[in-house]
Amino acid sequence: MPSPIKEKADPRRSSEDKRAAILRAAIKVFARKGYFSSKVADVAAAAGIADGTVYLYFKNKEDLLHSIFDRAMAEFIEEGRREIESIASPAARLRRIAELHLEKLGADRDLAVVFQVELRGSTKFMREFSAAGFSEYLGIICKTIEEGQRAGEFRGDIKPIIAGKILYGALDEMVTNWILSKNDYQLPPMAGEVMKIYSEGMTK
Amino acid sequence: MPSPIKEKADPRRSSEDKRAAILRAAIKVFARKGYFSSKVADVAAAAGIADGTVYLYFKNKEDLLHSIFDRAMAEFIEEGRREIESIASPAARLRRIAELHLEKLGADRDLAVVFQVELRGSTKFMREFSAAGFSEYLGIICKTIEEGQRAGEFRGDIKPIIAGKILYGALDEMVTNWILSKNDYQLPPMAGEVMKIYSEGMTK
Amino acid sequence: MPSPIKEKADPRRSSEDKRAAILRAAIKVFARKGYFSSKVADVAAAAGIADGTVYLYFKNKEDLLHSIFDRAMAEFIEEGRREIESIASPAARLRRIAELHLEKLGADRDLAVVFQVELRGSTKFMREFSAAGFSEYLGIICKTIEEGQRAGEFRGDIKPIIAGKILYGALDEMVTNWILSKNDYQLPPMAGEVMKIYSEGMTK
Amino acid sequence: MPSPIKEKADPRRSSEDKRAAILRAAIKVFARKGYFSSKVADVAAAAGIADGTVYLYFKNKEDLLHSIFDRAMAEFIEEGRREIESIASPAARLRRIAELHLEKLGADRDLAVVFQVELRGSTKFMREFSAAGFSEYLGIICKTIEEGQRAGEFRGDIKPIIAGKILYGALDEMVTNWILSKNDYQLPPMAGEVMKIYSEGMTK
DNA sequence: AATGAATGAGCATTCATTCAT
DNA sequence: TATGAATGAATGCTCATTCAT
Repeated sequence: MPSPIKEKADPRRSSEDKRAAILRAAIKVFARKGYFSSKVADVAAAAGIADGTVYLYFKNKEDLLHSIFDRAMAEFIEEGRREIESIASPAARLRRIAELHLEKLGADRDLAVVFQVELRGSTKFMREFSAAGFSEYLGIICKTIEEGQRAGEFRGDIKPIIAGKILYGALDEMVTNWILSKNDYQLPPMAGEVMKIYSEGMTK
Repeated sequence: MPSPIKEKADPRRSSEDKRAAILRAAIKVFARKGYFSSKVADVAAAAGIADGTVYLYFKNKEDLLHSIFDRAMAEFIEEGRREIESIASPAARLRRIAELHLEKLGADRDLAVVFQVELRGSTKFMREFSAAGFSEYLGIICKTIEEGQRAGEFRGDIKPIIAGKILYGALDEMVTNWILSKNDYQLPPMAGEVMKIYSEGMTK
Repeated sequence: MPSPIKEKADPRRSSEDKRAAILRAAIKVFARKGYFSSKVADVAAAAGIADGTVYLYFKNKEDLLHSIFDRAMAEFIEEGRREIESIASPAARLRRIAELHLEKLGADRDLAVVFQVELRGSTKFMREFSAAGFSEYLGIICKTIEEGQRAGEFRGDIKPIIAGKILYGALDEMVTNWILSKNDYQLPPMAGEVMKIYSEGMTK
Repeated sequence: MPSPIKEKADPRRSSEDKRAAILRAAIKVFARKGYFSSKVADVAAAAGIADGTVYLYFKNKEDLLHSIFDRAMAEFIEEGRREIESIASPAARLRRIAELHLEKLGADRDLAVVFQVELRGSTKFMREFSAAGFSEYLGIICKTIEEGQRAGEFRGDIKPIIAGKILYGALDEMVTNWILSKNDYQLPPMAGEVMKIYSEGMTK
């Protein structure tokens, strides 16, 4: 049994902690000032470290943005898979995905801003993100739709890839509207609203 | 018969022409290099004018982006209203809006890139756009949905504003996917795909 | 006959003037603070222009150093050739080259410092300079020695390329010692001292 | 019989070894990347130690360069004096000095690069080096020339200090050319070539 | 003695904008 | 109107050096 006294002695723990702290600071700063307007010095200050220290944990400013996406997406996908595997019905699984999507981003407004706004500021990013975790996420949605079609829960005259994009697009718009909205309402409940139309459109 | 020699004599026409030319150049440049990576000098070069001349027609670089949006949005909305007013059924009107949305952006890839990517690079822009033409566009969609509900064509248990966002989000996602896609397919036909699900979900 | 009233209208003249002024400023600054310690801003300030203006005339800081060398070397070689062609005897020509070498650098201490010190701070520069004007200069010396050998003025048992390097090395050392020396003496007379030994060694 | 186990026990020996190892690493790194482009971390890595350890043996980066010069110069001068004292004729002594100069640097290309290129990158260094070992070295050459003049081996109408610089300059140029040359030839034989001219010029 | 994580000063370069012509 | 030379503010990143362990 490892001695808790040596807590600081585990370099991995400490290093990961600092990395995470910088990332949290970056999310906050990027969300408030925008990626291009944010200075690396702002992020460092928000994280309570020296400017140069950022570069011990991240290759450059762009790497910060990438890492925010990678980390959040990986977490989200892992969490999503875990939640979903225990749900039998594809239709119910899809509904749960929608809920998780809005719960996750609804729980962290800064992260949502980075996802909805900052990550879309360039085709370069967009392309890379499409290629990366995003397409994996869309893949999970599509697979669920296919299963629903095979199970007879969803109509079979619709291409899963298109149905998937439609759901994603609808949810995405909900999030974007939420972060731009002045009056603050709860985001997660919107999942039900979306599914009210979507599942009806998919069933018949 | 108007003398072609005097063509330049109409200052307004000439001025508007040059303004439009600069805007076209800006759309091209922004779409290819991204707004932040584009230099005002690039736009000037693409328009075949001197750098300083840009400032005779636009307040600054940001004004170029704004003007691209304003102009395209105004055109789109005007065109949309004209097309729609002759269509009796709200359901058919909504379908026509979806078609127009994808036709318009599908016809000008550069403009689509600016709309889907460059205009979203900052919360500042996003907020302003929401406040501007975008909410007017969403308003048209919502109004049509409301009319459809009153006419009994659409189910009444759904809030028009949410149904509107869902449609917009789905269409928006179609456009984004299209511009990021390597294989070039036709965008307008996707309107049918979207409506196949959406109208079913709205009807019942 | 061009009107002198439009003096400023000749952009080439004006542009070349400013380029030369920046180069002069760079020589001064580099000589006093050293190339690596000099800031581009220092050069700009010394030239009485804004920092950014330097980049309208030179690619970057390194280009300043290159240009100093290129320009001075081209001037020197051209001047040298002109002076030499009217001298019949190869031995006298060689003597004149030695004199010119020390006259040129002895007339501009800052330029001499840049040549003797700053230009040698990296193998990269050294290699490039060797490949460039420097080898042309050495070529002129060697050719003169060869002609002297053919004319029977110089002994024939010595490789011209080596004899050339020896002369160049001796002169170069005179210049280096001169710029490092605190007590200021005249550099040009050293040419005679060098030739007193060198020509004796070459003759016999 | 000294126990090899206790080898590390002699702190002076061990300490000097490490100092020497760092210096060797610095010579290699500086020669390949140039002094200004080399990082202290590069030197530490080449020496197989931690970055901070360099500062236990040297004051700072500049001290590394200084120490390379001091150490090599001291070695060279000591070795030179020893070799020379047993040679009777000043002319032969001078010849031996020239040979040693090229043998020493010709045996360690990296050291030669540092001496010919990196040590000359700033007037500050140059001045300090002049004041230090370099002038001592030149002093030995001059003294030998004086002795040659008194012995009637060398002509008396030449200032020893100038004759010394000429010889040094010629040898120096040989070394510089050698390190910049792509085709690798032997440097020491060039001593003979130099002396073929020089001694003839000095004798008469 | 040795480590290496953290520091933070320092700087070349870009580019939106201006304005004299 | 149009030009384009000149401006100068603004910033990401490096790396020599320190110091707690």
